[in-house]
Amino acid sequence: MLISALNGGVLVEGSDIDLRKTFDCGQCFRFERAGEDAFRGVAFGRVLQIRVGGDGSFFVSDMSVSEFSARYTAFFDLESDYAGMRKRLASAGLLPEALKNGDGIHILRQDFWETLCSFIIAQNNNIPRIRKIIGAFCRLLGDEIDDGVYAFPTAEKTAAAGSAALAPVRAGYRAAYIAEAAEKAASGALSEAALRAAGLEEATKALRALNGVGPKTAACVALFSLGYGDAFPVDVWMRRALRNRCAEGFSPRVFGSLAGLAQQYLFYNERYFSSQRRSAAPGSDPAPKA
DNA sequence: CTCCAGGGAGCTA
DNA sequence: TAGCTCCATGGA
Repeated sequence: MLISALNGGVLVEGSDIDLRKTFDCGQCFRFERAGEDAFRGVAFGRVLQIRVGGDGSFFVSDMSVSEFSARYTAFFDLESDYAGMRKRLASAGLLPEALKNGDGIHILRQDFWETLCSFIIAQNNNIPRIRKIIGAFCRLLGDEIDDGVYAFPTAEKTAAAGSAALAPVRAGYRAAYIAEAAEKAASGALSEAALRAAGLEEATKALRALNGVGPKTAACVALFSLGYGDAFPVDVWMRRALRNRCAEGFSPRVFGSLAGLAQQYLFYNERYFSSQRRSAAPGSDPAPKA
């Protein structure tokens, strides 16, 4: 993989990441298509305008190589050996069709507070509406970092606003959960560094101490932001996949530290390639019609 | 109208 | 531990 400066932006060549799948496998909610082979989104307080080229290359506008290397190499998880991980998952017996269909998915390393807040919002909700609520939340309390583009609100500002102020976001009963999580994150009672150091089991326990955070949300935060590759979020799609396509007595433990990646493959396969799926995703959905 | 959505809290037995 | 019901909201 090669990262170089080009026309005021950053050109990444020789990566195995498939951005379309990566942005659309349910792990992040703030990236969208911006025309053919282009995406726009916000991560770590920064607008990312991306054009996808051939041969695993993509171009990020208006960014220096040093900024990209400092933050976004990790965000896109560009340095992990996905080919090797896929081999290990295949040997461990992961459903071949899920492995095949999910080729190119990377697990993003997202901001801790944003991930926690986003997956609190996600509970008992569907993906289009999760995106809508998060968008409204960002417009309400986030800094405008470009014309009509808003950063994810900080925990401090969210805590200061309080749950009643979140009403226009239409998050329903989740508003109180958001406000409480914001207070704990802002006050330092909930420390990202401590959670990273604690190990998955203890981190999960600490996250679940928050009102509105159960096993699934805690697993998502652990996997998508804290770097616990062995976390395995189980949601309705995963139950469906486990019921329909996995052997009796299946346990994600067989995938060890790659359980989270296995989960993403199974999720993506079940949601977009299952003939038993209930409905296709909405029109903006960049996923293939299989 | 009912059912569902990348669930979780609170209660019961 | 397992199995309920309810929780705001909006789309199908």
